[in-house]
Amino acid sequence: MGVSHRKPVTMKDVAAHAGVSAATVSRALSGGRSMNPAVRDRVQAAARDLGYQINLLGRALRQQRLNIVGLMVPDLDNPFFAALAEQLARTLRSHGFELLVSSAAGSVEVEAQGVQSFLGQQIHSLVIIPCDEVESAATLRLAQQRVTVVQFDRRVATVDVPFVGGDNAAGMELIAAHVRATGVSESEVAFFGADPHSSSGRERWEGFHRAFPNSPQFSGAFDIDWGYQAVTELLSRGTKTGTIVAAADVIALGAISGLHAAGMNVPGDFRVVGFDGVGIASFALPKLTTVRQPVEKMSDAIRLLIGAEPGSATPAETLLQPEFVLGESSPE
Amino acid sequence: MGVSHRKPVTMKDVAAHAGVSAATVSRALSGGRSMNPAVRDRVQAAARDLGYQINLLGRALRQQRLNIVGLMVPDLDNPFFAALAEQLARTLRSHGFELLVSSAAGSVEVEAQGVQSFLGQQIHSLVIIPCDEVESAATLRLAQQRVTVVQFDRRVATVDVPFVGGDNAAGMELIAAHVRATGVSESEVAFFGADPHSSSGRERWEGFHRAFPNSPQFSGAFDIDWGYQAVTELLSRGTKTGTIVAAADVIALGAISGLHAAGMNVPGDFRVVGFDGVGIASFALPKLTTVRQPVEKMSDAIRLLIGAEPGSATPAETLLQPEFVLGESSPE
DNA sequence: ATGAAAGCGCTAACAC
DNA sequence: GTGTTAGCGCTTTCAT
Repeated sequence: MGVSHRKPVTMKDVAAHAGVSAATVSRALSGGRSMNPAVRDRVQAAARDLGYQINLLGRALRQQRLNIVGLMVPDLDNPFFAALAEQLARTLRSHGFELLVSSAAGSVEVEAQGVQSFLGQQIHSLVIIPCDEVESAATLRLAQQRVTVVQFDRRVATVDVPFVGGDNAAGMELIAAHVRATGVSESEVAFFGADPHSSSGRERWEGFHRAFPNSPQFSGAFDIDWGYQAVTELLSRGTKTGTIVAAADVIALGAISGLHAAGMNVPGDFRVVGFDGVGIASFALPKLTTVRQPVEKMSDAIRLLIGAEPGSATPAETLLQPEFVLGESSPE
Repeated sequence: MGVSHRKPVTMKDVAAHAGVSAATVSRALSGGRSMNPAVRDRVQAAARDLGYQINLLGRALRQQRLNIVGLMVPDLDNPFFAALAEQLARTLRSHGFELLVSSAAGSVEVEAQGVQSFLGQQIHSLVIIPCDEVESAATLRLAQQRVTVVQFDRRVATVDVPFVGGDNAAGMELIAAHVRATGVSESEVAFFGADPHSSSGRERWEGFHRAFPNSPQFSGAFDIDWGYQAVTELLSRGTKTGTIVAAADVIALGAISGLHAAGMNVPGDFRVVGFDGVGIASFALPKLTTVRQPVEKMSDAIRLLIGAEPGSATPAETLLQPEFVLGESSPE
């Protein structure tokens, strides 16, 4: 093991090998300018012979931009964010962009550092799912001075950066309508909320609260452990039956797991409703009743913002409608 | 909307503002060289005043490398890969590296393109979960000519690139021992295999085959849909009961979902065993019996390889032992 | 301890 | 249609 690395082949090497100038190599390999086909072929052959690979740094330094879009996510362990990343990567790739993903590990400091690094690399634009609707503001402002920025799924309201995401209020209304249709009373519903410092966490909380102002509400994080733990809190109040509305599918999954561990049956004893409907979480058993975020439409909307001319008019907000999905965790 | 972007502040600007040369700015901001503290403070103040952010491309072009590690994964939707990415990002961050993730979307072509792009960006090193144990070879060879490369979780055997991953054979032995201990006969066990063109898919298949050479085996992909579909195939053979060993947790999850849809009970009618034990899939209900891959140890091993001097002796293979986890999908 | 100057690899303006 | 030249932002000799 321990192979030493070959000195990179540069354009100058290819130029010498093909008997032309570096500029001609550049044109032959990437330029769209007209040129002698014979020369072009000779250059391409030389590049192949020598195993030439372009140094994108050189190009980017000269052109003042790299054809790469950066995506900053709070946490890749959350399957909703992972699904967003995968979908966005595919959408952007089909439009000539490459996506690189960085995780903030749930920390605004790491988020800030990652964005700084993206900016330092002269990325074309930045898509960010902000960690915190207050503390991420500085990072967003900084980024916006340098590149096109799009907030995705979560937003910082105090900053003038376009947003693409699902309509959390509408999603909660769909859920509330379903819960009401099942005939449960307000006192029998509980909300397992997520991070209230994120806009999605807060908006879903508010949406629930608007529909069921007197129901118990618990606040935690966007992860499975919190759902499990929240069940413990709920059961310790002596609750033996009811409906649980979770702020995310992962929380719902944890809740179902916790209920199961406590000997409860879903949907027999408790009905559980999730939020997101994307990625592996919604496939758990019993299959989740949830609202599905339109991930493809979200990615398309982002692509439009990214592709737009800087300075051109773009919507400040693209709110997409979720779709109700009836599963088995909350049958009618 | 549509803010136009400020012209970036360069070192020259900072130098002029502080009344020093660009070289001094460089030393004051990043250099470890000794210098007049008063001058250093003045430069740092100037940088702050002007909102200077370093252009990493300029630095990298000069230094011939960027302090970034690239991770190429086959697919971020697979929660095992997402968990690996998240863990590796954390491990590397605590050792001064930054991790950027790119998804191959399951395609060797996209994989090749993504690796090319990483190399073009002069990344410090590349960690790759190869898509295909044959067709990814060229990409690996190419990458190894330029940077330190580590194969992760999956490997291409025909290439001399160090590998870090779980011991799939040992994992399958743990599973086989468990299945045997539950007293099921060979004819009652079925294997839901994954992509046979990946080393992990093949090795788990072989491990199962060694233990149960006469059991039925189905081959598909590393995703939930395949697990669901495989159940259909199994049931169409008239099977009414038995044990299903899946090559991955996501497949097991799909299988459980399919069994459920077909009116079957787990573990009553069918017992299901998974593989990976990491990320959200293993939390599904009924809680999966699986073998857990030691993701943290894997990340540490990778960090050691990446941090090693190029040319120094490093292990060609780091095989880590999975741990049996008894869940509820296959009780004794 | 600091400055001047060269140069990393590439492309775009300009000249021929 | 192709070569020459300049320069993107940074670091690193080499002088001073």
